[in-house]
Amino acid sequence: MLAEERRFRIREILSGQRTITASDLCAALGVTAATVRRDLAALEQDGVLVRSHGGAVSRMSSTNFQPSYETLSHSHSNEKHAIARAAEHLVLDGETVFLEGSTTVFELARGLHQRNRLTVVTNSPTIVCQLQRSSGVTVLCTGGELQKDTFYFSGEWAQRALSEIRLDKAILGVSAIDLSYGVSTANHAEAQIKKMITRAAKTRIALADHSKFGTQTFAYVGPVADIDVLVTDSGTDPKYIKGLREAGVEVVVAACQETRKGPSKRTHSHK
Amino acid sequence: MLAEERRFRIREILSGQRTITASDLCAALGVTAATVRRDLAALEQDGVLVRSHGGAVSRMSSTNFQPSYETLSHSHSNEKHAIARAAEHLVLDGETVFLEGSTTVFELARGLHQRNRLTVVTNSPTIVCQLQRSSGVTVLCTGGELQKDTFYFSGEWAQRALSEIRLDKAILGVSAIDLSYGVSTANHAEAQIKKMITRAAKTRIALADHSKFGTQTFAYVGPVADIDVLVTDSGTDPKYIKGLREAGVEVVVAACQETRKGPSKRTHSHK
DNA sequence: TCAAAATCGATCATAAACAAACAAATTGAC
DNA sequence: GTCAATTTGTTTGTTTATGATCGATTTTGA
Repeated sequence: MLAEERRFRIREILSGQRTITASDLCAALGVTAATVRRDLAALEQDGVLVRSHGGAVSRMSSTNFQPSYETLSHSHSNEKHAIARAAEHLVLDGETVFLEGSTTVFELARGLHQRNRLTVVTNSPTIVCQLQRSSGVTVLCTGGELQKDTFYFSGEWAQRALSEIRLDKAILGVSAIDLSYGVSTANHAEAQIKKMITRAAKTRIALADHSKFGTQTFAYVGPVADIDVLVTDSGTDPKYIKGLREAGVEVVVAACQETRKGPSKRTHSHK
Repeated sequence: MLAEERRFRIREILSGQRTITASDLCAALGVTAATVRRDLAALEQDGVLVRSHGGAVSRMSSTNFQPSYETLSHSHSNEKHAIARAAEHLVLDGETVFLEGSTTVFELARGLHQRNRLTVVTNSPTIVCQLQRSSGVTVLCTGGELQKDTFYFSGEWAQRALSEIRLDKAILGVSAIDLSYGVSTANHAEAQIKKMITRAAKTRIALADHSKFGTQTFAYVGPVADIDVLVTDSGTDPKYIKGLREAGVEVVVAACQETRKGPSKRTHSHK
């Protein structure tokens, strides 16, 4: 195998997963650790990745472009993983779905990598980057002006794009949900986009971990009855689930199987 | 077998697979390694491929969905760095500029991080992610359908967005430039977008490293006279620079300060 | 904190691939 | 036919890529 080809492979691997260990690369590429180290050094010089003891972290991967304020590493990451995995099954091959930018939906997007004949529309550059290497997924982006606080597109271009499409399913992250007040969000532009997505989709799927329940924020989006399916984690108070079901919402409770036992199971995050 | 036919066979092989080893070519063509090397050198000169120790990597954007060598690799990264740095000075605070997705332009975008009162419009999700943390830069994205080979947006949404704006400057990557044929690109959709950007901008700035000169590809974009400023590296044949200037193009030659002198090229980056 | 294990950087040896110079074969013009 | 130009193969020394080795450094777990 050519050296260039080998480095291509490393890039490919890194575009799928954010980090890679040197020993894994040895096995995957069939070369010794010395060669892997040389490759990683070269790729680091090219700005593709950042080396760290035992492996490397991608710099090009979309994971890197994630919003910093709500890094998914800490806040309810297990719950979000579980929710994303459960919601993933609601997306079927051949469908056209909207993915709205939020950390949970981003988790979900990662799981759609291998799909076939799937069309994804999104207003999140992060999700576009996440799916840009997936050959079986057609990716459309609304465009618009990038909101610096939420990292997704809104504005006239986004709204007009949304006004021109009809979707099988829309998957929305929810930042606040209350049985009586309904769904709300902190940002006015975001609320407007959410409303338009809601109108454009046949089936509306909302993702909300347990911490979002019983809260209200500034900008009103719509009543809970607008939601067709809500996916949440097992930590949600049953009274909310009951209330939602009474309002006609199908509620999916994702089992949070992976209990965090070791305080630091994650290896290469030494910084 | 004629030399021309042999080289055509190499092109054929490379359109099917991304890489080829020199020894495989020896066997396939029934010639010695010296001849194969000569062929590869000629084809590299023509911009068809990039040689690598033991073989070569295709530079053509392949027919299948796989991204081309150019989009993934940082080949000629020194030259591209120099070009990006030089072009950066052409962008002034307060302006509205279009950044078209290409590896060189991506380098440039990285340098705009600290700017103030700058408005950037782009059709590249990578550039959006690159600038999404820059508080002084307003980012707009055309949206559209993501092209899986080039990683940027095209299609109706992108075209309509471009038809509605006027820009101070447009910065475009050039994949092939020839004095008589003009600028061309491998992808039809891309050519269309480039044409629209050209129309929307008051000043058109093209970035092209030396390997792009004297080449032609499938889709025609426009004559060289459409370019206002062209930034290239010092490896470009002076005859091209002269020809461009005669056509009324302002040519900026970026000094590639980091000369690869010692035997330690990219390996042994002992800091 | 210490000690064991893993990983790293540097160096060297080797084999493969390289460039360059030269020789042989081929081609085309006269 | 001869001669020059081109192309291809061969030879030669040089460069490059890779794997092995050896301390040095870092991580990990107690």
